Amino acid sequence: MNDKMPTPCLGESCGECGFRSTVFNCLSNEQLELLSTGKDLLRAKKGEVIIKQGDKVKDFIFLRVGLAKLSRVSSDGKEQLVGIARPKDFVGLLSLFSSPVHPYSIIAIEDSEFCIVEFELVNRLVQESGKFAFSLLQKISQVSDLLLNTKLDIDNRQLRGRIAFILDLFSKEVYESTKFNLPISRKEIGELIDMRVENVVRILSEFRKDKIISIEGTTIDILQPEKLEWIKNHG
Amino acid sequence: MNDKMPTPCLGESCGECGFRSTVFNCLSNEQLELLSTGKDLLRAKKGEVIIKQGDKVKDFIFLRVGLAKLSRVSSDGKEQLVGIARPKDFVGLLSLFSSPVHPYSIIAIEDSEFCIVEFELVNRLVQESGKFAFSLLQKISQVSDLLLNTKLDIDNRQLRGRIAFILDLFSKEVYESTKFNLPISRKEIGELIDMRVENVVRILSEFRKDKIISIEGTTIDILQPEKLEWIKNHG
DNA sequence: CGCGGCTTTGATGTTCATCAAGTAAAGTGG
DNA sequence: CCACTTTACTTGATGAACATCAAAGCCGCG
Repeated sequence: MNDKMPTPCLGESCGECGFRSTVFNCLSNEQLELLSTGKDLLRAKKGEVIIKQGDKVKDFIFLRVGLAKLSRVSSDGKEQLVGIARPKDFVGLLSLFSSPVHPYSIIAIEDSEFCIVEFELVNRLVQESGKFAFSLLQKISQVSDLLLNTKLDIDNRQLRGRIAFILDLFSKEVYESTKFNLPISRKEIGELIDMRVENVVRILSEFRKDKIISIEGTTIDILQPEKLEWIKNHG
Repeated sequence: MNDKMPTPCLGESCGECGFRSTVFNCLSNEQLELLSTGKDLLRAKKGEVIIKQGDKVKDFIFLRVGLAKLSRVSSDGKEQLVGIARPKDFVGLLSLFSSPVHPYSIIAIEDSEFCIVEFELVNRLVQESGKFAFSLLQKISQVSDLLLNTKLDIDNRQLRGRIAFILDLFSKEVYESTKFNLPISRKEIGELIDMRVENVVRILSEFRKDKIISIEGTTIDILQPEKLEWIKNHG
């Protein structure tokens, strides 16, 4: 169950990387060569901090494999999850062009691999290639759009709906399976969808009692997806 | 009090526009000329709908003068304000590169002026000028960052804190004065900071009774900014 | 072993949404 | 211009949803 994808890209040039398609497929061979030499691969174990909130923005960070959380400490000192980053997400993207420091921490919540490219290099490629600039504009918009819309969607649900929402998200968007290991703690779920741990637990138990899901350790199995969907939308 | 700024730009070329500085100052004269002929000026009265949620994205929209709200109808049919756009904001920016349709409606909440440029033209300028692409990346990041962070900030406050937050925002960020006309209804405030009208009213009244603000019609006067600030942060 | 962090359940209290009802303001049609 | 409707605003009362408090079990780790 846990046979993680191997890392085919380590010594590779970016031209050969399977993830090239996302944004970089419009670059010339020459430009790709530049990327290859300028990039850095970072392997992170679950729990490792890649970026700390407040760190200077120096690099372009791309999640190749794994899963990461974006989190911040709010002005009143509470931990708050901004979102979950999936493979092919540009985790540091939001702040890259707008802020000198990272507004969020980036923390691996599964064993992960990040591609790291100097900001200066990316900037140079933007200057050189209009097509690349356009791809980047698209990607940056998509990422921030998704984050904002998810937040808005969560906002107008109450607790049961939020839990259903997040389970549905992990099931469909992240793991593409009705059965998966929850990569984050109950506390973190609470931080992500803005509720207290106790209520996360309570509602998960409730769903278990109602046979909508089963829970074994960190493994969630969604037994009645339709019912969960219903709760997500009307609960 | 209501002598709105006149519209100096109507027949102007974009090169002479006072707002040129924001993103367009890196364009060549030739490119600016292109902008000038391709742009359109739209005057809107308070309440007019500029873009309806679901409209096809065809244009680049820039708020020159006035104030606008971004709103959407959530999946469960409730009205939800995504944010308030101020002059120099690129109100349709988020969706411009990421979605074929506008995810939010754009509605003037004061008499406003919008500059409208065909998307194709903007795209062409991105291809042509790396510097322009870079400016655009910066601006797009700033706008979405601001929207998301504001949402996050509001999320972890309770009602009193939210009202204080929004009053503070209008006072400092929009009108730069402790006295101003609320451009939106109580209902809309509720939609913006996610609470019921009744409670918006109740808490405003409470603030009035506590002499923190005074209310005359739509005019708000913040009498004790420090106290409001305190409530915003700890209330 | 024992400590700290995560989880779970129950009991209690607060915050907020909802319901109800009434006033004021603003538009509509005769 | 006035009755009429509609929309925004306002206050109070009630109950539901949720946070908080308390206590105990679990597990990994030094």
